[in-house]
Amino acid sequence: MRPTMRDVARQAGVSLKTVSRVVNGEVGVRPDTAEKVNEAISALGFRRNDIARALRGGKRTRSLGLVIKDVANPFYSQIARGVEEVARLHDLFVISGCSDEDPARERHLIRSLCERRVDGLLVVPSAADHRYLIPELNMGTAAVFMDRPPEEAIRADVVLIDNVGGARSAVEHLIAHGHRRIACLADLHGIFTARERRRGYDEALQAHGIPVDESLVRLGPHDVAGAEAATAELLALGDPPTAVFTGNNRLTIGALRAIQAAGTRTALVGFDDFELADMLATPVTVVAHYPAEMGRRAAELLCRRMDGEDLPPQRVLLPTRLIVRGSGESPPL
Amino acid sequence: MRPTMRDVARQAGVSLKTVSRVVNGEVGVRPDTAEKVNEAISALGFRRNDIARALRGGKRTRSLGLVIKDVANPFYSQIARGVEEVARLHDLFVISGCSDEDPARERHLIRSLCERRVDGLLVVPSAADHRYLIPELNMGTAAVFMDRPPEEAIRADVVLIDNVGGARSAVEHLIAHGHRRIACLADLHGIFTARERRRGYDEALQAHGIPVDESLVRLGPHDVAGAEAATAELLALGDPPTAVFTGNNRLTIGALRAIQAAGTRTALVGFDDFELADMLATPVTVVAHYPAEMGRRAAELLCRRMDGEDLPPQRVLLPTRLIVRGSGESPPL
DNA sequence: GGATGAGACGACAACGTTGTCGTCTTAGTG
DNA sequence: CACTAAGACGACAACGTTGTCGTCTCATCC
Repeated sequence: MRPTMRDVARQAGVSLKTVSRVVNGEVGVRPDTAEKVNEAISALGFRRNDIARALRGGKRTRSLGLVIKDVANPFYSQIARGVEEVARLHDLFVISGCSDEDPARERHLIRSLCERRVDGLLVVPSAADHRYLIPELNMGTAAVFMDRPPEEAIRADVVLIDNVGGARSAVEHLIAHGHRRIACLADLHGIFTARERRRGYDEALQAHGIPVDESLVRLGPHDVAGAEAATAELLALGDPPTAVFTGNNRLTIGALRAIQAAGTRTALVGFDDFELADMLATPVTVVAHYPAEMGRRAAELLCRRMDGEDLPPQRVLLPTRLIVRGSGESPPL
Repeated sequence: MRPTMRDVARQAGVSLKTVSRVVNGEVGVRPDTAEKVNEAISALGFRRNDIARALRGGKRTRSLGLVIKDVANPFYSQIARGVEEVARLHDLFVISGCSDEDPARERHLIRSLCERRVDGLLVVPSAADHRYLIPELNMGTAAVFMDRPPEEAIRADVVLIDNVGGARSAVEHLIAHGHRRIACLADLHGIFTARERRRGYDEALQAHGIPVDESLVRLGPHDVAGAEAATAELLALGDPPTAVFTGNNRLTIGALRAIQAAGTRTALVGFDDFELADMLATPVTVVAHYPAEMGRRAAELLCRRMDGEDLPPQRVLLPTRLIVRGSGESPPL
C-alpha cells in the first residue's frame, strides 16, 4: 500500500541507500540526485516508516508512556499537558492510558507500553504492589513516578506535592483566624495523598497545642455526595466545628454544599484549587498546587534518565500556595 | 540490553520459532517444551518487541493518533477520555498531541503520526487548510474529524455537535421567557462552532419574527476578559439587552462576571456546560453536550474504517440538552 | 599520463519478529 | 515390520530501514 524507500529508489533510478540519505538529510548526495529523489517521494507520497527506523536504529522509539488515573479529571489532564510540553521539546510522543485506579489495568498498561518499547514511563501509581515493575526497570526502561511514591523497593524518581506542608498551611490559616474546633475531611486512608494531608492537619494542630479531636476527623468520603453527607453530620453535632479543612477538591465542593444548605458561617479551606472557585457564592480559599508543573518536572527527570544520566533516585517536592478568597477568613461564631 | 526471542531460545534449548509460538499461544508445542520456554522467559525477563512485530506482521501498529487543541482544556480532555474508552475495547493505544490551534504544529503532528504508522487518525482540525492530508488518506490512513469539519475536498467522517440546534434552543428558551432584546456573544468568526452557533441565534430570532439587531451581536471576544468587557459594553447601552446568549463557556463566565458587576437581572443562557455551573452565585442555564460521547463516536467510526468497512463519509450530529438552572428564566425587566 | 584522493553512490547485513515450508519423531495401521 | 500421517519443531526469508564498507567516477597534481 504505502510506498517504501525501495519504491522511491526504483522510481528515481537510484539505490535504496541514496533515498535513505536524502530522506535523512545526510551528506554525500549531489543536488540533482537529491532532487530526483525528492520528486519521486512526492510523486509516490512516501513517508518514512518510523517503526522500521526504531527497529533498525539505536532502538529508540522516541515515545514515552504515561499512565494516569483518568484524563477526564482536570488534575490528571493538567499533568498530561505538562508532560506533553516537555515531550514536544524533546521530539517525543506521549502514549497514554487511564488506569481508572485499577491495579490490574495499570499493570496491563505498563506491560503493553514496555512491549511497545517506550523509551520511558511516567506513572501515577495506584495503591497496589508495584514490584512487578522491577524487572522492567532493571531492563533499562526509565521510569518516574508522580503524585504518589511506589514501594520502597523501587528505586526510581518521584515528583510529589508538598501534601503535609500544604495541609499544615491551610489549617494554620484557620487557626490564625481564631478557629480551634477545625474538622478534617480526608479521602480513603489507602490513598497516599489523603494520609499525608491528614498528617499535615495533625501537625498544625499539635504545633499550636490544640488536641486532635477524632470526632471531627472523617476519613473515607470519596466523592462530592460523601463529603456533603459527612459535613452535614459534623455540622449537626452538639458542639459543631467552626471550620473545615477538606483534603481535595471533590471534598471541598461537597463540604461547600453542606455548609450552604445548613446556612452556617463555617469557615472552609480546601486542598486543590479548581476553576471558578473565585466565582462561587462563597469564594473558596484553597491550597493550590500545579499539576502541569508536576508533569513537566517528572518528564524532565525522565528525559535526563533516558539520556543516560545516572544520579541517585530523586524525590522532588513541589510547593503549594495558599490562595485567600473569603471562605477561610470568617472568624468562629 | 533487553533479551530477544533468540536469547530465550538459546536459554531454553529450542528454536527461535518455537519461542514465537509459545509467546503467541500458537498450537503445536508440547506442554513440557512450552514450560521450558516460559521458564526461560521469566528468567530473562523477556518482553515481546511490538515494534518488530508491527514491522513484520500485518503492519498494524495497534495505535491511533489523536490531535486535539489542548488536553488541559476539559472539553478536549473529555474527548480524549471517550477515545481512550473505545481504544481500550479494541486493544489500541492512543498517541496524542496538542496542536494549540497552530496549523503548523497540527500538520507536523499528523505527519509524525503517519510516520509512526498509526492505524488511524482522530483530529479536531484547526481553521487551516487540510488538503495536505489527502495523500495520507489515499494512502490508507483512516481519519475521522471531530467538532469541526475539514474542507469539502476531504472525504472523511466527521462527528459534530448540533451547534445550530443547540443555540436555537437556548435563544428560544429566552424568547419563551418573554425576552425580545437578546444579545449574542460569539467567538471569532473564523471558528466553525462560533459561526454555527451564531447562525442558530439568528434562526431562533427569525422564527419568532424578531429582527436581528446587529448592535446586540458581538463576534470576536475570545476569552473571559474579552467577554466581560463586551458584556459590560452591551449593558451600558441606552437600551440594553434583557438577556444574553453566550457561545461557549469562556464567554459565559465573562458575561456572568459583567452581569454580576453591573448588578442587573439580565438573563443568561450559555453554550457548553461546565463544572460547578450549579454552584455559582447565579446557577447558570446552559446548552449541554457530551464531549466524551463525541470522542467515543468518532473512535468507533474510526475502528470500523480501520476494519476495512467502506461506507460513504458519515456526518454524525450529536444532540444538545438545555439544562435549566436559573440564570435563563428571569423575565425581562 | 598515471597516481592520488575525495566525493558520490551501491551492495549487503542487521534490527526482532512471524509466515511458509521442510524435516524429523512417533504412534498407528495393515 | 514397513508404511503412513499427524504432530512437533526448525531453517529461512521477509517486513523497511540504516550502518558499514566497497566500488566507481572524475578532477587534481606531479
